[in-house]
Amino acid sequence: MLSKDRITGAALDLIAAEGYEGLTMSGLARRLKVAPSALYNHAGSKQEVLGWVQDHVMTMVDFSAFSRQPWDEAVRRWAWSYREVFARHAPLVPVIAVMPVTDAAQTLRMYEEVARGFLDAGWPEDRIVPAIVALESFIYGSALDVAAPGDIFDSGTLGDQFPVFTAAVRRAAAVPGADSAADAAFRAGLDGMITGLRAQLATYSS
Amino acid sequence: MLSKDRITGAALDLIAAEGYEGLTMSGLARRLKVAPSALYNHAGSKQEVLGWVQDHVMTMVDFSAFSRQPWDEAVRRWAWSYREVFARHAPLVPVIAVMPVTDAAQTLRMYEEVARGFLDAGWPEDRIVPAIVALESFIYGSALDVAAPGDIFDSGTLGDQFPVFTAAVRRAAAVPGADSAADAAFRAGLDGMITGLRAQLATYSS
DNA sequence: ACCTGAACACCGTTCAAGT
DNA sequence: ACCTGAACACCGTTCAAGT
Repeated sequence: MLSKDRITGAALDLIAAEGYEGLTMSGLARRLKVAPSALYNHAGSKQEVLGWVQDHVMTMVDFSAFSRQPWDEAVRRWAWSYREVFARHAPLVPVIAVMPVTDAAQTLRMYEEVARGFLDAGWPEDRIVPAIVALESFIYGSALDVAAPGDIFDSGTLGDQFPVFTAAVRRAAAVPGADSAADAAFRAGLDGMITGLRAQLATYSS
Repeated sequence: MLSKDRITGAALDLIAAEGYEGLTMSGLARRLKVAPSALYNHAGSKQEVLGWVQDHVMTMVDFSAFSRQPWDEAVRRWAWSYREVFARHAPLVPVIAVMPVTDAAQTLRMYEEVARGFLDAGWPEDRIVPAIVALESFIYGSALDVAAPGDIFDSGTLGDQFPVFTAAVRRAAAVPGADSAADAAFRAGLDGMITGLRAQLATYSS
């Protein structure tokens, strides 16, 4: 017998084995040894299956620091873990943005813990969700960026016309012992955003 | 005769008329009054056509403030414009992240001007690209967020199990005269990031 | 209630044949 | 060099028929 859990499990196996290009309704059915049409007795659409996958992938994000560490350090650890997980599941990013959280129990578990961390750190209740959404937007954008080829900023033959940018690209690549380009950008942006949010928090508590 | 420019123009018309779901190779061919296969004499793939569209869409982003305004104010205006444009072209976001900038002349024009703005503000050459990429990651993630339904954080029947988050969602929605949820998050995150980047800049110039 | 098998209405892309 | 027309190898989804 088919079920939400079996379908989700097979989808995750399939993604691990063949990537998201391999995740088709036929491929899923083959792995479950049923006809493709059988899936539609349990899922309304492929989009719904993707929702189940997304909720499971959320369980891989480590948000445990919120119960043990100061707010800013917890945000930092959570954000790095979050980005790493969704860099490996980049095709889910456009899906998440539109997918309502209703009945996505694992996703809600994470939000609950993160919101509690913000509240305990002194954030005003009405500023918590905007701050979380802002961090997530940065994390999702950065997860997509991880998939970018290393030479994405290569100006090619047009380089001469854009000297300042071309030089900046060269210099960024030449920093000795540096992170990858994506890691350097994520570090810079996350440090920036945490600093900025800390400044906002300070204005609220005064 | 078909050409890159005619195909790009027809693609933009088609997107304006029917959205990105309507942008198919057949639909494009119909609009150009040619057979679908004719397109492949000028574009190697649909992905390449999307690259042309993306480079054109970049011209709609207003980066003019970098030549007239202080760095932080210019970043703010650029980021709002950038997000607004790509909120209307959200399906391009996952495409951009992977698309090399080589031969995307309009995109390079923007980067050149933005990089110059950073350089003039005193940014060290090797920190400019990470800062721009971090801002773009936030902007792209936020552009996807604009498409989210307003009740995306509705916990449904599970609300009781997640009291802190549920309360925070309610409070965020209830702020009188507030921005939309997406705007509030973008404002919070952008203010935060600019504050944070300004702090980084201060450490460099000392 | 759940599954099969066949079908439908699409996709993007290829390629021989024409001009 | 550029275009047509037919075909290919897929998609996700529907639905009558079986159990």
